[in-house]
Amino acid sequence: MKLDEAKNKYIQTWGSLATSWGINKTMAQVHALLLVSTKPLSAEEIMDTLQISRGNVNMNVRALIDWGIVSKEFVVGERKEFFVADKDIWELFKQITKERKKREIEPVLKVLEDLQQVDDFTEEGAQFKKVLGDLSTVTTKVNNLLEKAIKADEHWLLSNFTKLIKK
Amino acid sequence: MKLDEAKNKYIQTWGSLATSWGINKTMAQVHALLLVSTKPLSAEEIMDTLQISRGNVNMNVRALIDWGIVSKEFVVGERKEFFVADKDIWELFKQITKERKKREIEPVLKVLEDLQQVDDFTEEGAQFKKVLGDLSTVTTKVNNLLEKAIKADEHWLLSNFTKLIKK
DNA sequence: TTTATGTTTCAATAATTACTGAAAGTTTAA
DNA sequence: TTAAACTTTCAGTAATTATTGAAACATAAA
Repeated sequence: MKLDEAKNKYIQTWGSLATSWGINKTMAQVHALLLVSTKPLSAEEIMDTLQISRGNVNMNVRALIDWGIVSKEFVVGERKEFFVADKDIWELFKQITKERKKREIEPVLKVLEDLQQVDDFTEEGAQFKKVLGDLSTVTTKVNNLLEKAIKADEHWLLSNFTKLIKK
Repeated sequence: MKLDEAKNKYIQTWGSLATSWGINKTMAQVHALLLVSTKPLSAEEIMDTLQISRGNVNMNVRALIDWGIVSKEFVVGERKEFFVADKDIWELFKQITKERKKREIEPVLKVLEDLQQVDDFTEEGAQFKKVLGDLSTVTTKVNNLLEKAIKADEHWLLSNFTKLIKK
């Protein structure tokens, strides 16, 4: 397989996988493109490579910057903005985890907490509260675990976890 | 807050959160409804409660059964099928993890493996392979960790992990 | 059998989500 | 200032995804 072919396949596949993760396809493709690029790319180059509009590039690049996995870069003698993806995959993992935790876990905890307010003391009410409590317990644990992962250094996942897994 | 109001709020919220997880809104609502129900529900009862069509109920209930978090139940003297959600939240967590691992992690590993085949020995090729390798490493670790979580008993998450987190 | 009571499928349609492209906005240089 | 180079916004449109509802299918009772 040729390098360009492989890069292309990588970008396309990433995009289609992303949709099954609730992530915008184009956003994933832009990130993939920047990740395998050897140099910073301008909006124009992204437009041309992925065959998408200027507005689309702008919106998705901004989202990637919000996620903290892409940054702007200035090239001497150029007025345009250029973009680069952080090449440190561990950092990428941490940032994505952080974002998904914020979007997927934290709102759940907030809702579960609110719902505990129900003032019903029948058997049915007790059962409902039991379900809420159980959901809270597991969700909190997962949340703490992810928090730890985000704060941890690379060594933690690659070594401590491995030990735990092999135990 | 009244019990019915709380149950309703829970079902609605779950549905809207689900969409940000790439999960079908109705599927999440049906599951939420079954989870807080004190008795098995028929397709008809689900239709009425959530105001959705028969076809929609059928498709989403089937998806939930595929995910292994809902099961059919027969009620004596009734020809209809009834459905119940597994009330064990730890089991729910494991099943969802299993499903998401299959949908989100395993396809990534497969693609990364294929792409390693690229036969390019320039500096640029080396950089590409480095990125692929790094992605594989982190993804494999996460995959192993989830695999362990799925196989583990409740004690593992609630106790071992807590220790690790507090360390 | 036939009928009644269910369940499943799927083409048509609705709802949601993403994308385009042109206009408005911003910044730098002349 | 004004113009040129570039970025951002957003209403309109396209693409995708979810839902309906009616017909086909399945099963049990009469």
